[in-house]
Amino acid sequence: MASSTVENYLKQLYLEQPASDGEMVPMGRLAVAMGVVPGTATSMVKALADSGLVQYEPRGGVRLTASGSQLALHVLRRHRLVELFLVKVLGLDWSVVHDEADALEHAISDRVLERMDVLLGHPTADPHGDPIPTAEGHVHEPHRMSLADCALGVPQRIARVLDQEPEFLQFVERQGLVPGAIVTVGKRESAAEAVKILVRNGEEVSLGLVAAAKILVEPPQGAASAAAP
Amino acid sequence: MASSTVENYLKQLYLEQPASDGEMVPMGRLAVAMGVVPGTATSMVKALADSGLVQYEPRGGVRLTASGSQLALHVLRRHRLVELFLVKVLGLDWSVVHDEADALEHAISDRVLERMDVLLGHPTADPHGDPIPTAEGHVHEPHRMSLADCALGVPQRIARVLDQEPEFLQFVERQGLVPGAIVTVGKRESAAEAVKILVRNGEEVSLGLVAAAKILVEPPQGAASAAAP
DNA sequence: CTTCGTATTTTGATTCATCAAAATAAATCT
DNA sequence: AGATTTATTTTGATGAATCAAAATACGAAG
Repeated sequence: MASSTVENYLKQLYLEQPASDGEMVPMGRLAVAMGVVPGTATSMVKALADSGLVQYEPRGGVRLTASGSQLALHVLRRHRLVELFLVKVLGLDWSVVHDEADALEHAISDRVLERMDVLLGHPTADPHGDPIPTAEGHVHEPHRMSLADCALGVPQRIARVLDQEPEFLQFVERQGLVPGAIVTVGKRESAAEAVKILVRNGEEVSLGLVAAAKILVEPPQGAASAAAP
Repeated sequence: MASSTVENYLKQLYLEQPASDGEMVPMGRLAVAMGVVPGTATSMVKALADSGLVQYEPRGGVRLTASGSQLALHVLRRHRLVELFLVKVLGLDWSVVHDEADALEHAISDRVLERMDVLLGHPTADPHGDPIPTAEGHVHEPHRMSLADCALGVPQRIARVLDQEPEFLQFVERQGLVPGAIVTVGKRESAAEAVKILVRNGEEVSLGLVAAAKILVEPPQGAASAAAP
């Protein structure tokens, strides 16, 4: 059995790994992501490499192996299914479920997870629009534009929010920019680094480019995605 | 924050402690209950004593302090609420929820627990009939007879099953001896160490005295107790 | 009261995950 | 190239939880 620590390292590596291209994650980035000093990451990664879960090249970085990815995806599946469960069944706010799921994802058995999956109707995305890997470890991450680079004047459906900070999520919710909402980007002021968003209810929201880039959109004709919080 | 290990020691001590009289639990019993060698129990208990969670008398044994009991009861509350949740909401079999809850009880936040409690309607007993402590740490453990010592020929309602072994629980379920069921003890053969039970549906079940002692009953006029599995 | 046996405690090691700080390699900048 | 900065790895230590095995205390039995 992989310890919680091992599961967390693998999950984090998966999230840091730019797409599934063969790029290596530098040690420094992993250490920061895990909140440990660099030396800790090095020794941990060596252990992971001995277990065949990652490939490690000294001073080159680290990359998940096939079995490492597999395990990471199972952890991610647990995490995201739990998030959705907490929102849909227990009625928690979507801004807090990330932290709750971080604790629960290591304690949930396959048996329990399976029941949650059935109860939720085999969902494909969590409350933030992040895709839920299948039990077999497959994920589909569609290529998406964000509010920072999508077409202007065309209605867009919000598909995913790439930030788990409760403060950001609460702000996003207050502005009605939750997954499923239809919005239009009115104008981009590159000088001001700001984007003007027209929300369906007539409101107008201004977003910095950094924030706008965290909100991914899709054409509204596509099937509805995540559960609105 | 108390580690999972600490929580487990406290929970186990609470369960070993004969009622709430001031008796001390001998180290050996604790070690067996925790599945560790005696020396481990000793050093752990010393640490617990330093944190003020138990009172430890070398060669005398160990006893929970007020704050230790409080913490133990919170763990027990999590454990039992989770058990009921798994049965009622996720539809798991009552014979497996004990082990699932052992893992989950350390990962569930007060926030999540509170939602479960509300969703379940502030239940007072888990699927085995074990009482659920309140959030304030109070439990009521009524004084009950068992099938091994209750009156003969009088209908009894099964209130609680004192064994978490899946095998035993599955047997109990097959025989219809689940909490809530009404049964009558027909005869006790002290020589054969056996008890003859008449189940409501006309069936007749024979139980060894040891098994019978694990099934607690109450007078049927009392309010219905646990949720039947 | 001495001896025996069992329960308990001590002692010394081990594993996991971590940090602090020193050592080293690689990259960057004159 | 030579010097300096930055990233990474090593090394040595620490705390939590554990085990194996030796040492010790206690109660019971002769």
